[in-house]
Amino acid sequence: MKERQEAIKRYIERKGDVTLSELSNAFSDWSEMTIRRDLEFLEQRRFLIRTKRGARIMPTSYEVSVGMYGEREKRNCDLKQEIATKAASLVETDISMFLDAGSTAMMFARELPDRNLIVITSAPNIGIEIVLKKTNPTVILLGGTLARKTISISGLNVLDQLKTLNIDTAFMCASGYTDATGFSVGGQHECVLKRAVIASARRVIMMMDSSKLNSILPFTFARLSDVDTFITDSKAPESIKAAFRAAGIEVI
Amino acid sequence: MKERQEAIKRYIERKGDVTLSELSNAFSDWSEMTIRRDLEFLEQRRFLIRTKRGARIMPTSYEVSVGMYGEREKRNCDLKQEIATKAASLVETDISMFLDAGSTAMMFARELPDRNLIVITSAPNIGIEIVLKKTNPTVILLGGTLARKTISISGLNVLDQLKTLNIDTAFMCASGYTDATGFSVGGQHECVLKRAVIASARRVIMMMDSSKLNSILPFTFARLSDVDTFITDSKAPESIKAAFRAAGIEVI
DNA sequence: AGATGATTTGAGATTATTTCACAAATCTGC
DNA sequence: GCAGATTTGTGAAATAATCTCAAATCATCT
Repeated sequence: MKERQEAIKRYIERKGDVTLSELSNAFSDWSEMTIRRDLEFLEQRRFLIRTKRGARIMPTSYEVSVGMYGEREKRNCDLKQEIATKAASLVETDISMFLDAGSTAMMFARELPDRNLIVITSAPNIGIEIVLKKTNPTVILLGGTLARKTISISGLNVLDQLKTLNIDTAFMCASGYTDATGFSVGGQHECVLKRAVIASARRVIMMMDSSKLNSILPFTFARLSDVDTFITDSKAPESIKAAFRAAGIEVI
Repeated sequence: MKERQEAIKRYIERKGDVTLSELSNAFSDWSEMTIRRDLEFLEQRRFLIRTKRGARIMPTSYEVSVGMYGEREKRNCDLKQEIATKAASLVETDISMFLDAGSTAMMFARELPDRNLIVITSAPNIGIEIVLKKTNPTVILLGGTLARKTISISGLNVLDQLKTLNIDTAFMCASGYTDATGFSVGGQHECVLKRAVIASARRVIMMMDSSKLNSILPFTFARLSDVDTFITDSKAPESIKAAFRAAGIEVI
């Protein structure tokens, strides 16, 4: 990236939102056309978004919540949405629930009914989303080291924190499932946390879109017997749904 | 808000970012002009931002970080920026620092050098900002209940968590200061946390823009003697700076 | 240093988008 | 069912974004 582009980026980061004429005034050594091209360049790299007559800084958490894993995530957005809507209908008032990290969980958070309940989560972006968009739920964030890739908390004492909290229903996400390996994820820390949550929750609800079925990730955190309810989308093959039902799991 | 506007809002919330033609296709009962007006309406209410040929959902944490307390905050943006830049120059590599919640702290987080250091914070939005924009710092988030107004953590065991963490330098924000009352804030929970941090930090750096000098808030969390370094903007009156210096505080 | 090729830049023309003004349609309260 | 207020749609005017291409700049090699 060029020096000018860095400078424009910094300028916009400070101002928050600028017009093109303001920019071309501030950077009068270059033409409007050049600045326009730089904005396009910076937009492609997700540093900002261009608005009608200028640009605005790319707000941080949006990317995390919706586009974090790139286009693949966006493509399955409809599936996740379907799952999120179904899951939201299972939320009871006045309970304490755990909400996992992940983009499905974020969509679920958006669909969460605005009622009295306690949401415990390891994903600060999801906690913020809830606290800003809803007025009634209480959000409890676990503390610890914030992982860059997953925007979720892990650390030596998350397990201790969980011990002091009672979880009624746990809404969990998985990145992979096969009959042989069970539900798996890519990170070891996540795996440990998920296991602890599942062990302490009265009811475990697993949310997973059909694109993740039949894939294996390094760390298994749950078996079929750990799960009470399974929520997936309409594209999931009937065979898997039937197998889950046969294992005594409610499939929605 | 009308039903159509709610529907448009929901549609955009799900899609993330849409074009006007896409919207006018989805809401074909109304003309493009009407939808355009609805977008304008929704933009004013901060639900979305309009882009070149459409609109995009208003990303959650952006509001918190920049416009949270409304226009008043934006007006002092330059002052806070000045403070943030000064504060960033004081950051040492390979130390453990505490970073307070608040909009000045958020701007500081943006200016934070991308080096090896440990940032402990009670503000999840600030933690996310750092983790997404920088590659080197390690972020440790305190756990507990997430407060709606301040987007900061409080709770019974934050003090216990602090006991397990060693803080070298604490970068603190205050909402008010007078000679008689010391540094004060509006919330009781914040106050308790700030006190604990100040008690355990080797060096306390107070950041405060001049607009907050000579105002009093309910809870005092620090006196002059607790502070090692005071960072303010160029509009701060010399008399106060001189008084601070007389008290043995480094004023920047 | 000078030639060569690649990249970057700026001005104007072109195209697309947004705004504006006003008339038609719809809604509201009586 | 009527009068006033609000909302909506249409097309013209204004505004902004994109495209094209030639000039300028930069980098590389001899």
